[in-house]
Amino acid sequence: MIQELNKHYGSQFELALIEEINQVATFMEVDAGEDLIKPGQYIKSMPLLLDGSIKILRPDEEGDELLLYHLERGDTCAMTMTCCLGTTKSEIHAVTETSVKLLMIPVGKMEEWSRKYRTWRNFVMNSYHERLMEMLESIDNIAFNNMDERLENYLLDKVKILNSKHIHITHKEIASDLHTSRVVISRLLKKMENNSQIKLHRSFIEML
Amino acid sequence: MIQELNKHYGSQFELALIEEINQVATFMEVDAGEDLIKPGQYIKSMPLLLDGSIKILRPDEEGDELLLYHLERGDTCAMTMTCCLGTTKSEIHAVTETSVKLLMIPVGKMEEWSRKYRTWRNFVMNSYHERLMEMLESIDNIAFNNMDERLENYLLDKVKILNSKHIHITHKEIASDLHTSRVVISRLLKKMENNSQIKLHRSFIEML
DNA sequence: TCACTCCTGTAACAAGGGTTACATAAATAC
DNA sequence: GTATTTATGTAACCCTTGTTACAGGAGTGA
Repeated sequence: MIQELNKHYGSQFELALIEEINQVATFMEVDAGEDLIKPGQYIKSMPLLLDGSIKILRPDEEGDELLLYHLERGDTCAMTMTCCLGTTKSEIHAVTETSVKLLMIPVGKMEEWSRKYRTWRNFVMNSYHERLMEMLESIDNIAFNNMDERLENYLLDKVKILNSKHIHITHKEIASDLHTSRVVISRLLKKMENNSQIKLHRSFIEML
Repeated sequence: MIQELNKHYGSQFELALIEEINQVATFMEVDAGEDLIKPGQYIKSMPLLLDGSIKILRPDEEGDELLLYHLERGDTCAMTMTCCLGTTKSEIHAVTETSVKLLMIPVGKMEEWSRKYRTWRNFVMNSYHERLMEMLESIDNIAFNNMDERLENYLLDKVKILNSKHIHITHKEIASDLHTSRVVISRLLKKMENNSQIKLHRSFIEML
């Protein structure tokens, strides 16, 4: 575990902090497609992502969802951070996009480390900043772009996260992430195929 | 100034911190409708809002904007906080909605106080949390609501901020904040008037 | 093999909202 | 007072997106 820690956080955390994390953190490995946090749930510990990707979704009143952004290695969940400090319910839904490795930090350490370690303070601040920036990007996408552009961005994002041009996903799943209907996605994907941007297969899309 | 400080922050900051703020902060009074932060601008100090209201806008590529949320007394600008620490350009546009009173804190103090004062750390954390929540609300509004609901929420927000049912604003200004066209807003406002929700006048709207 | 479910393609239609155009009235400038 | 600018009202039109419906193909299980 300490190797993983050093690999992903060694450059930003001092040794003493790495040691402390190593002592109190719990290591977890989770398969792709699992719920990490459900909306309305109380949160007891803070995740540090070592490997893999997590998608953060915002539910609406009808139970549908909208993809906000992805967490990747070295990230943490900003929502969780304050939910830990206060005792607020989670406003979001976190699902593993790939299989992930993560460390769970007990809530109590958050404040203690903030006092002791400058690097921890910076890490927390940076996480918040990055998440705010990702929310902004998300807003840009929703507010300023049409569905075809949103779909394109979505697919490019997938390529980056999965590190592959072969995306195994159904039209229905895409529609759910983009908070629209399956028919709309099928329509736009077909248009992209006609433009030779992608090639469609059953349950998977090949980016060209 | 120390009275204002105690009034708005006395309950959450310890005396020593209030004293320090009093020593280094610059007091400012700004009229309504003034730019506080322009997109792309570098930020040198962090604002603490004592009185009034500030609106935070997100620009698109064409120079149009979208209203994200409002800051009110006791708030600070989360975007600014990290822009201060790093040397990032501002991603947003801040405009005074009413006349405001605020304190400007030199960047250097941020980290120092984070080390020394538990209440400051909490304040900074809370600010980030509140801003994230406001961004979420904003996303809900854009992604899940139609323009008529967005308009209604917008007007209700105005009533709260201005503390008055008389809103002095043109349809064009509303359209700009909601990132749509004037005609759309006029159309929806007329519908609201027909539903006896509002009464329309030249350059001002009366909420019923 | 047969039945059933899931995924995709497509047509037809409706609704929301963005655009253009023009008219009128109030405010402002001269 | 007259000209000009600004704010609003409204109609007509189009595009994007959402909805409903149905068909055919691919996979799955009995």
